Amino acid sequence: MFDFRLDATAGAARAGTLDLPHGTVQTPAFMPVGTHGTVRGLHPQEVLDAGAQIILGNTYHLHLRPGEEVVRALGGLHRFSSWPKPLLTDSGGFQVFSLEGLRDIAEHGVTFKSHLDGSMRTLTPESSMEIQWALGADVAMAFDHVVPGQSDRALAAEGMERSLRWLDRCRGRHAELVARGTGNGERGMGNGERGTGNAIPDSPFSIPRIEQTLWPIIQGGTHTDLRLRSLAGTLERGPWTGIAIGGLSVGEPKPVMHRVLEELEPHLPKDRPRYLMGVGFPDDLVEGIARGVDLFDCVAPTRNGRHGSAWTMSGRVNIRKASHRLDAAPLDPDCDCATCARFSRGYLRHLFMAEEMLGLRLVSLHNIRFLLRIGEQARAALLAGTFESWRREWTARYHGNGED
RNA sequence: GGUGGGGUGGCCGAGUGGCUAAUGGCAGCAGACUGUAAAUCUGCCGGGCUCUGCCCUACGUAGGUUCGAAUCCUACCCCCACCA
Repeated sequence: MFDFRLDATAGAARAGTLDLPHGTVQTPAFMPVGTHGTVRGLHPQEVLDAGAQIILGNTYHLHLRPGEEVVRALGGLHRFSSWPKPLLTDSGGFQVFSLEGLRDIAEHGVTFKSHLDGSMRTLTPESSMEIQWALGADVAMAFDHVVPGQSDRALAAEGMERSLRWLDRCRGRHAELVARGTGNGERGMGNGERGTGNAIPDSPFSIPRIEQTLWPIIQGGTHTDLRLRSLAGTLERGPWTGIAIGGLSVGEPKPVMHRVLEELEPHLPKDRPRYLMGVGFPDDLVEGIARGVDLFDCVAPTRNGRHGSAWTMSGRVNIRKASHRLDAAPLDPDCDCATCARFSRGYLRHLFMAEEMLGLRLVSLHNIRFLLRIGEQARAALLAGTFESWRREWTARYHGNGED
């Protein structure tokens, strides 16, 4: 379990296969974000049909609502949300960054003022592990301290060092949870099995056996030495079944992100999946894959989709524009998604103007498929030994059509 | 025919003497969004120019009062409601 093997490489780029309790992930792969246990707007079947192999959930959000005890009582996040494939939960570390102004960071942990009801909530490395354990994802993420991309050396060092200290605590608590196993000591329902559908919330049989691994997160901002120190410190604390790179795409220019990836890549274990957190846009995926990244996640496809912005190989399309009023063409004639298969731009525009929720769903679905397809195409090219030419052609087309 | 209400920028709709090229909303245009406090947010939105300002045109039409009018007065045109 949690094995990773390389299937092909081309320079730094890799195609791999990752075994997780709920299934196999063929990389490179994009992981749609499902913060509240749902990829916003989309039915799990639609996400599956779009080709997703693994999706995310969020510790902070699910802790606030409905509470991890509810998720656990209803069979864990997989069964709760009816997602049969692998799941990864983010630790709440990103909220340390994004909820600036609503949180207070201390060595012990982070105190958040709940954005829901104003109540004070504390997240620590230990509680993040416990929540993620209760949620039951295949992969739990370390609770880290993310700082803005333009942070100076001192702040970046502080976040990086703290993330390492917290990593020790995460690892310690996670190991205890793994050793203890399922809380009730009973045999749970096997992972991936479907429940009877009517298990009562407090039934021991509704509580699944959990098989979960923990991935650490490299920090250090844009500072080369800090990044390398973070990586070295992380590897000392290993072994790990996967390694994440965090704190990128948080305000720094893209070339800087590329540079950091290039500096880290030679030092990353070849036989472990690398996950670039929170990234990204279509070109970020291609650039990341070329620099040795295996896994990505990003809210952009669904958020931008809800905002009416669609990625296409001929540039970005804002579906609300009046110029699409009578447009019978699909969002992207080259796309094989369920939206492009049957809906015109004119209809999609109509849905947005009428504020019909289907519009948000359809464009989100298109964007999700657009990113998943990049992973599939890159993998196919890697296996075929044509990665560099594929990358060149993709980039020329994408950037040649107005995307920068 | 009578009485009352009303005609404001592409549309709806505030504004009843100077601070009004005129609040808002919609539509339109442009932009943002990267481990989701986001089906959200920002800017522009009469025309022209030698563009941190200036000049035109503008609140149904035509006159008038006033230093000054979308705002007050007169006439006319049109719309709505009710009564005949």
